[in-house]
Amino acid sequence: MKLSTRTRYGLRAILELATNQAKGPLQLKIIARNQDISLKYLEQLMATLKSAGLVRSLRGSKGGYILAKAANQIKLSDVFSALEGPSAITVECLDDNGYCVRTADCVTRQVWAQVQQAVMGVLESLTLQDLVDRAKEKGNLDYQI
Amino acid sequence: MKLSTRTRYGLRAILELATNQAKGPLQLKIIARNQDISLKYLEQLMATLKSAGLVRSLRGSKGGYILAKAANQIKLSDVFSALEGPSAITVECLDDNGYCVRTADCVTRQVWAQVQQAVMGVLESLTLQDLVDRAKEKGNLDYQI
DNA sequence: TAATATACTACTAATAAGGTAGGAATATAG
DNA sequence: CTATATTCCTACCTTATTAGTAGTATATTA
Repeated sequence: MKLSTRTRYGLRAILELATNQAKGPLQLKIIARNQDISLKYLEQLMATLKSAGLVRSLRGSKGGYILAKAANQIKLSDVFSALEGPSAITVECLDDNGYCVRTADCVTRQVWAQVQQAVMGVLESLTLQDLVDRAKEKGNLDYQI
Repeated sequence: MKLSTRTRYGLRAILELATNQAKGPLQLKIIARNQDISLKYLEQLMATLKSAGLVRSLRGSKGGYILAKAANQIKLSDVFSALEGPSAITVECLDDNGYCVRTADCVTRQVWAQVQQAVMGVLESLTLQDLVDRAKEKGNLDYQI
């Protein structure tokens, strides 16, 4: 169960937006440099976050990205789902009841459902604002190097 | 975060051993048929479980596999770790402190650590015996079709 | 019009997942 | 002692996914 770079990079990127919200649109160029992510790759990740309605973009000179909602309205589960897919843990039989004849009684399926719930529980309990606050506590105001 | 077939098949296979513990060694041929898993692939999964000390094997005619310990002594986290790797969620910076300069203050890393804990919490709280019991409750005595 | 951003789409390289295949070693039955 | 059944070992292979790269189009500002 490897966490993809998509999700890891994407979370770091949107967290930068949350951190620098006051400063107006933030350019991907900046994020890419701060976070050591390829600009071109980052563009794709942000496109995903945009179509999930989590960020908005402004084109052209002085453009960039901003959060589409307040940081305390964006749950980590939203970010995660957008980037990683709808269910935290991909097990075919969880998403498709017809996938397997044993579905109804299958105890292993139940286990994966429990695990899934546990993961989503954590991610639903945290917002971007929580992370910004945590970072501030650490004196890590900009979250940048 | 896709759960590999290794882990899914592996858990189903060792659960069959737990369910049929009383009947002596169970042959992979049987498990493969019941669980619809390729015999050759299953051989590999069982080899992994064997080297993790979770099952024992008996060669030759009338041979097969048995659990290496009582079903209530085998936690799902043991099975999972053996098959999926040591940490529930693979994020390089969790396993390698030197991986990233931001490690100490990184709030996203903290999130992944929390998620990891949540997953392991579930898997550590369950044993094979628990699953056997659950299956019995459902009247699904053999866990087979 | 020049410069600066995002938007869109296609391609590519590397890695991992999910097996297959063949034969060697070992145990049991007769 | 031989036939059969089973695990053991190792190598290979195919497909899908990940993680990017690249190029060009479009929009905005100054």
